[in-house]
Amino acid sequence: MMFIYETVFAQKLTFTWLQALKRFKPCHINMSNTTIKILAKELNLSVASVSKALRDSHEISKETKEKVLALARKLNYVPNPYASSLRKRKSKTIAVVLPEVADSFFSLAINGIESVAQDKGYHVLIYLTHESFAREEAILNEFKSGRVDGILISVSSETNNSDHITQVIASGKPVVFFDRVCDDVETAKIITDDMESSYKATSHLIQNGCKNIAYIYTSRSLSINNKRLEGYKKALADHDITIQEDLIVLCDSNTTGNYDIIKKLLKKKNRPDALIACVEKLTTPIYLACRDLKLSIPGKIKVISFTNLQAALILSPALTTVTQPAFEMGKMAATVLFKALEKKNYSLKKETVIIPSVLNIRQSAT
Amino acid sequence: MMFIYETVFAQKLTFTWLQALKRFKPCHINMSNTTIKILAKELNLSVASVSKALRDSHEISKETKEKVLALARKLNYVPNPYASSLRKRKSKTIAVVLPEVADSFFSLAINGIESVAQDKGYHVLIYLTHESFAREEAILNEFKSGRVDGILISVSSETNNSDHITQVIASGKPVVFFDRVCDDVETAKIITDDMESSYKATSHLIQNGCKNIAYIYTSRSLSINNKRLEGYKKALADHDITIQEDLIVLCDSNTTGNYDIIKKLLKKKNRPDALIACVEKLTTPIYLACRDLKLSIPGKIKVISFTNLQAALILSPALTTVTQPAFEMGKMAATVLFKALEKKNYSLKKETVIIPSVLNIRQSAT
DNA sequence: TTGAAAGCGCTAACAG
DNA sequence: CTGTTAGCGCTTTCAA
Repeated sequence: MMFIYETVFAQKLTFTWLQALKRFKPCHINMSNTTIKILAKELNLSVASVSKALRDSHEISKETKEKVLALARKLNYVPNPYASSLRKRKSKTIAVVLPEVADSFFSLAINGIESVAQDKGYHVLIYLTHESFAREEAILNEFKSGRVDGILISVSSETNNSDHITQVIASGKPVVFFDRVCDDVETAKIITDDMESSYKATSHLIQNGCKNIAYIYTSRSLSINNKRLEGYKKALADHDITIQEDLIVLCDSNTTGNYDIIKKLLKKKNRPDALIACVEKLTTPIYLACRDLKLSIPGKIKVISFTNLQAALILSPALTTVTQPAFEMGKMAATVLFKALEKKNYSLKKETVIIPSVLNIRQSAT
Repeated sequence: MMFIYETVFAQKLTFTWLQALKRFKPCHINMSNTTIKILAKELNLSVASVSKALRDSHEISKETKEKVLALARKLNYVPNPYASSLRKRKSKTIAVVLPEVADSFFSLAINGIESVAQDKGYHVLIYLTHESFAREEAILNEFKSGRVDGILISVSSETNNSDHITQVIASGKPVVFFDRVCDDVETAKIITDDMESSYKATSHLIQNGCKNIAYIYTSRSLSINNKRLEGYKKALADHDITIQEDLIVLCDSNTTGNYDIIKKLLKKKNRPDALIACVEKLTTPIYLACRDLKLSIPGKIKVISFTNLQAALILSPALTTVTQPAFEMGKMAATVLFKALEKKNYSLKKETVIIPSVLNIRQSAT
């Protein structure tokens, strides 16, 4: 027959085939899940032996192991993780605490984290603070229980006190910071070279003739912002350019207001001839404000953003970015956490890993 | 003194202040967490009474409740979730299974899901399939245990068999699909109007004079792709345009190859005068290929993408998009799941919610 | 209003 | 090699 390649029919064929399959291989799943006890009774063994057989213990004969495994498969046995967690006092799960996820940095970081967690057979709980300190505290407080074995965190922009974190560490849970760290907490930190990359970005603008470089940021307390600000200031100083405090502008985390703030900045009498956005989400309002004020990029004003957006390549004009090693940072953070989880007495105190960012020079700052 | 406003010094002052604070409010946290037993012993009560007091049971006197709560706070008691899960046979956690997270749709959806989960006091486990069916199967299989109370899933692009999902449902766990569904599974589905929005997008191109409209997609088995394809075909048919099968191009999920595939498409003798990308990640290779082939958008070729990228506004030229209600879909999916979790005997079978997408017409298709 | 006891499902000593 | 026993921390009858 000819029509079997036609999409709709092909689909229909697949479905009937599936249904036929099911008739021969009926669903054995029962609402009440199989437990070790059931397996034990069925095989006339003790629960202990079954438990050991399932974990492939050396003190169980090959034959019983096979019998157990066979029945387990047949009855679709899946161990109850909470019973085992309760007993073993470890949960095989880690928590990832993030300000938000609608940001390419954090998305990529999650990918990195999840990839190593899946490798290690760990589960990943995700918590979003939405940049709220109160939520962060509430979330962290929960971790004093045994819900997770370790925590990966990038703090909220409101966070300027770290008691909630030191408390969790004191309760015996390893904590690894990534990207947004608390400087005063002694634990592993996976960061990028914020100061240096900001210095490079600023210097690049200066070398391309900019004198009035504005720096736009979103949080006074975030250490990464301060380090980037420091790099910016140092670059200006090193090139004998006076720092103009009114060109260092705080935006809010709320996106809608930023357009107006930036527009106002661009209407100043000492109008900046360059902008450095230290956060991804400032990019869109910047481009829009420049367009609406008919300030051509890079002609009238040059722009550099800290962002991991792939679309930077196809913006109008292509955006010069400081790209953070997001995936690698996530991966490294998880790797370091697992080191602490697997090796006893492994100290995270001195672990600080710096993975450099990359300055991608494109049209917007040329 | 004048220097207290200088950043570095201000920071140092903060630190010593914090340290001073700690000296007065020392950390009471002990490595061995407080349990109900400890509280009971300390107060000369039974564990049962303490448990009830903590859950604010009516059968406990006001005074004992207060005593218990006071001590619990003092000793920083946090209940062990796994003990309670084991006993109550519910975990207060849900699973979110996604193909990936580096896509603005899924990022936004997670935000929606997490916001309602946090409201309900639930925890969110995240799992990425990386578009692999085998991983999806392995992940779903785990859910037959009590690890989660319910599942939210957007299937991988490889998924063309749904046994792993029906098995989980058969094991008693509610499952809600969002966006990428399995049509043959009878459970709640939160989707958007893929067919209609694709129809609208295609019609828009036709109305703007396009005759050779190419459709680019990434998976043959995904129902959303098929529905979008259907909308595309229907629009062509309704406008008496012949469907050219060689303008319907399958890309791979791997990003690097797509640039070449698109370039090849754009070099055909019947070169398309418009492209519809049914996946966000195809946008960048399309723009790059057009740029490199000196095909101006929208002059020589018009482009529409299915994407939630905010940066669509500032691309060169601004991108016409079909924007899915990502946040709302995530939120709705979670809401429906919690309905099933909270109400007994609530059937998900008939729950299908369609939230329409929006066609944002911009320069790239004008 | 409080307490004793049983047990969720699994693991880990320790015996046999 | 296999089984017995004793919990992990919490909830929930049922009895006092």
